[in-house]
Amino acid sequence: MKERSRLPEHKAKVTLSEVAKLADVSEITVSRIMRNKGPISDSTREKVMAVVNRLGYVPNRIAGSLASATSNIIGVAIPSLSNIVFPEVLRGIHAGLKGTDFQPVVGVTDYNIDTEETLVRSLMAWKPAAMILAGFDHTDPARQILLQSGIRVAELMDIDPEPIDIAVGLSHRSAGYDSGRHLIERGYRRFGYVGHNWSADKRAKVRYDGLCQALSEAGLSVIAHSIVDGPSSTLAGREMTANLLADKTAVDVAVYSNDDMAIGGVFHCLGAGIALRQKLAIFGFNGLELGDALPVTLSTVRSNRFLIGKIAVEKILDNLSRRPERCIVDTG
Amino acid sequence: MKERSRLPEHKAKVTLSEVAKLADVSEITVSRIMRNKGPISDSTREKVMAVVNRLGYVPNRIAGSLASATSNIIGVAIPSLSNIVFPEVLRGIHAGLKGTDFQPVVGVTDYNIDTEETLVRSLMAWKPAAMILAGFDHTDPARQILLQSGIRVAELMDIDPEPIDIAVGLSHRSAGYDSGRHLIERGYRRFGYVGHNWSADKRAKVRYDGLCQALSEAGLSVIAHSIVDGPSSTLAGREMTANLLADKTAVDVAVYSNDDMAIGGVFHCLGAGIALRQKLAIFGFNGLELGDALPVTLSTVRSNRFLIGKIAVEKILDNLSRRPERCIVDTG
DNA sequence: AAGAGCTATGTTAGCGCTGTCATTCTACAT
DNA sequence: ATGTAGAATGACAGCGCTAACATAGCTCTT
Repeated sequence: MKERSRLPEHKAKVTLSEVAKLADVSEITVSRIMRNKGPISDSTREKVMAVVNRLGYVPNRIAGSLASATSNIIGVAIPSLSNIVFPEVLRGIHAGLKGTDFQPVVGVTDYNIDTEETLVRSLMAWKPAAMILAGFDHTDPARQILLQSGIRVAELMDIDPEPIDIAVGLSHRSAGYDSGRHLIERGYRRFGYVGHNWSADKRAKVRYDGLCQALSEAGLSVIAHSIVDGPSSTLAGREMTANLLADKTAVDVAVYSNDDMAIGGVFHCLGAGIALRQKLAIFGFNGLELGDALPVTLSTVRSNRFLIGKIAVEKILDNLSRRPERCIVDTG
Repeated sequence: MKERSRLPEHKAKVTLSEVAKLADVSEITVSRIMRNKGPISDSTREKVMAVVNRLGYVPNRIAGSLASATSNIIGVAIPSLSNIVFPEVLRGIHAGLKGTDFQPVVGVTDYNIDTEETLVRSLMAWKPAAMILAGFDHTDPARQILLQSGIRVAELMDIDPEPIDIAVGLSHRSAGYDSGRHLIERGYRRFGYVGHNWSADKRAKVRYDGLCQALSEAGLSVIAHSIVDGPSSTLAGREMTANLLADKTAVDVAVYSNDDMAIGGVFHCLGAGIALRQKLAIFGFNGLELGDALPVTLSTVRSNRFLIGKIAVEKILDNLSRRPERCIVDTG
């Protein structure tokens, strides 16, 4: 028994040089044909492509990237896939990437900046053409690595702090502030707040702060809170709304930490026969598509996550090498 | 103005050999330390790690993969990110991959098998450790490439046809059939169907076929249809339900192509004051989490997409090299 | 006729790492 | 002493491809 056979010989992998040999041209010619680069006569191209198809040759981009020191990878680090928000951002990213031959490599951080650091390292190891992250909350080493890499780095969702390179999103502080102003103008005075755990979602907190600022400027404040100790969900929104209303403090408007929660609130009112808008106004955040189909239209701030992802990619592709000036896009 | 400076020279990239030189050891030693492989004395390890941290060295996995002919990439080709289904599958995949250092590379096919083929080629070019696809509907070349690659290939969602290697999912035919049986037993007789465009979603059609089979065995049939010419959405579900009920043929149960559509139906009834279950029963497919929070519980088949993704990964990791026997997992 | 300016192809030298096979240096048994 | 196993390290030769620079063979100038 030969111990030596390490390869599953039945399918010897096809390499460039093999194709070249059989087509009786040099390797570089095959390489050029595979990449549509440089001038190639039709006859050679046909001759080579015939061999390529016969052998089922698939170029090895690992070798290619190493040789050319460029990759078509875009690293993406998002906090979660459970929330509807990030799949939509992803969708935007894919939409923006369509037609290019960049490939996103996605990792999930679970809202944990140490996990994010590990992820950033492991993504950077693939020498991506660019990186896309959510938020601004990174470990120092992670920020350092990104800064030094020289590649484009887009930070999404938020535009309040100073970005590493590109920021695409909206100001959560203003979003909160503006919704406060909006509701005050509409005549609401007795504010309730239904929220979820802030430690996992700093942006929700910033929105809340913005809201409070608007209220305090008008001499008002949030008079009742109902905050679930866990992540946001429609179900939690429903329960917390019940909670809020069970309170002795009567409110005439409930502001939610996001639309998931807000929709839960709508469901509660629907179930409990509470007249929306007259008896209680509901105000969400995020613009879930679902809201449009609800029996009653939901007031909300549209965050347009799809656009955030798409614009981020466009900004990146716009100029693949880092520019000195930072770039901030407000999708609000 | 020097046009020549292509490199942002301020950050010469750090390589293994540089670390080796500064730490005064050979490259292979550094390599071994970075990969925790082979015996290394504590003193050398510390010495080297100090340099690694000082320089901010990040190993280049492209070079590593080329040299070792192995990659930690898992190629994932899904039809869409718009539908809530696939993000959840993705979530399952990520969950399964957690703790390993495999990285998923995701591409979207837009339900188009030619796009899928292109995607498969481009993913295979990264010599992934495994591939995960949705469905069984591939072009011949794509199937060929996957078959010959020798890597593990998981096909998700469906288990009716013969897989290339691994199949994880449920039988859509039985799902349709079972829901038919279930509703017949509950005493419903006048079936309406609300659906969306089948050409983009073959599995919805198979479910419908299963339903029809159950009905015809009971001497029944679907007596009214309302099918939107486009993808599924909650809004479409709402409109098509209105449509269905406007028809002269009265139905006592509406079966939906999926839960998105079904929820739209619930909203319509809620809005139009139609008593659910008494006047009209609504039956969906997919088990969206949202359904739980609805004012009225939705009857549905739970497809557990998260599990499908997770199990697929587990099966793959179970044994990284292709086994002769096919593997089919029913998550029904 | 000698060049200039193309197009089409080839030669050479790595990219940054890791597998493989040494080699050196202990420690411990014979 | 002599051997022998193991631990710690190193030398070397690529992995499969591409950038950069030739080199031919043309057609067109002047």
